[in-house]
Amino acid sequence: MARWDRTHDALTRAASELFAEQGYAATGTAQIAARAGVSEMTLFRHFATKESLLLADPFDPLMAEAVRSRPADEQPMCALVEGIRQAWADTDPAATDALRGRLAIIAETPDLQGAIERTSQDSVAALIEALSERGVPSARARVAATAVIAGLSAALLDWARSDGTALDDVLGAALDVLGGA
Amino acid sequence: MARWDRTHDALTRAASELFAEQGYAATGTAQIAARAGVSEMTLFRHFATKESLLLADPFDPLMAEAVRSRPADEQPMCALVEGIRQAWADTDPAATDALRGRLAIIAETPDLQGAIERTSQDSVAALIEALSERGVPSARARVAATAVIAGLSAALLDWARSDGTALDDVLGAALDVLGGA
DNA sequence: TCCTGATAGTTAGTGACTAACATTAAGACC
DNA sequence: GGTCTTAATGTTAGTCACTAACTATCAGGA
Repeated sequence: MARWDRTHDALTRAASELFAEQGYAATGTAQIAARAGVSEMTLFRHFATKESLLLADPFDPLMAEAVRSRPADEQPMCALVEGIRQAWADTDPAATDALRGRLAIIAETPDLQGAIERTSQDSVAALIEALSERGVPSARARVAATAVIAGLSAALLDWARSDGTALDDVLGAALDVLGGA
Repeated sequence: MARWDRTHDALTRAASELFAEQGYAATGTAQIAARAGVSEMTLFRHFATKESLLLADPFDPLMAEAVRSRPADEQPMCALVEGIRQAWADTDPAATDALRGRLAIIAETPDLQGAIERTSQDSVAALIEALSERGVPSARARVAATAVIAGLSAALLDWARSDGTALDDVLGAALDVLGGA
């Protein structure tokens, strides 16, 4: 592992720890850099914003892939919903714990309202691209992809706030609603 | 008009002018306050953020009202879409010019990505409330309302970027897509 | 006219983020 | 192993949105 990756990881770890210990707002970028054993400047060379220390767009190519493989006669919202549904089914459930932790921080931090949408722009773009290949005009594709991602984000935040609900159930219900049920 | 309202208007006017003249990012809050003939502190007493100088949540009660009056057997997304469609039809087309100007500024300012969603939380809450009264569980209501507002925001931004397209057409198409067409 | 609360000013600060430039350390090549 | 290049980091000094605590002033009713 090269130097860049080592500092990158050190920063990510330091940030997660501090956010969990004292909350997002109460944690300063200087403090994060200090715990990572690095200058604040270096922190901002690795992460454009404090936000991005918490949220990296996973940019799941599986979602766009699944959307592409939906039957050609499905309408945009339906193709998105069903594609995402099946992409998520193929995802391993190990990562959900870490996800939940980060979402909980977002849920309780007013500054981070809309943070998921902001960092999901790559995913949105990928979904738009996938819809475009199905012949959906770009304006419509953008509306559908933006709406679905926003709806899913809301569902994820609800899940992080709730206790004990299964992620699959929450996502399933959200996708049902978005699909018109 | 009381003193508060006079200052408030002066600030709004100063901000619009400066944003239009030099762009959002290039305009400082101190500059806005100066043009309004007021201290910077006063600006922040009237507007919580620089953003809110540009975007006030119109919080249209008509939308929620129209959603409430949809047939009881309609699914959440459908009730929202059709309710909003008819609420918008009742809106006078005079305000669209000003709207377009503000949206254009948002569209060309990276800092303002997600600004509409952020300032539409009152509208989202009103829509959730309206859906709840129809018996929709709050988690589902939140997903649907968030998605629809996000989709509409995307459509509005597209409209502001485009030239000459009619707002009605853009919104109609967006609502069609969101409704599953 | 005076008094009281609403409104505004002042000062000093915090914290995220940037620019410009100097410095060190890592990996390739001889 | 030593040298060389460049990726990576450090340092310093700033900008700008926004806040806190406190003081001053204005408007409008008694």
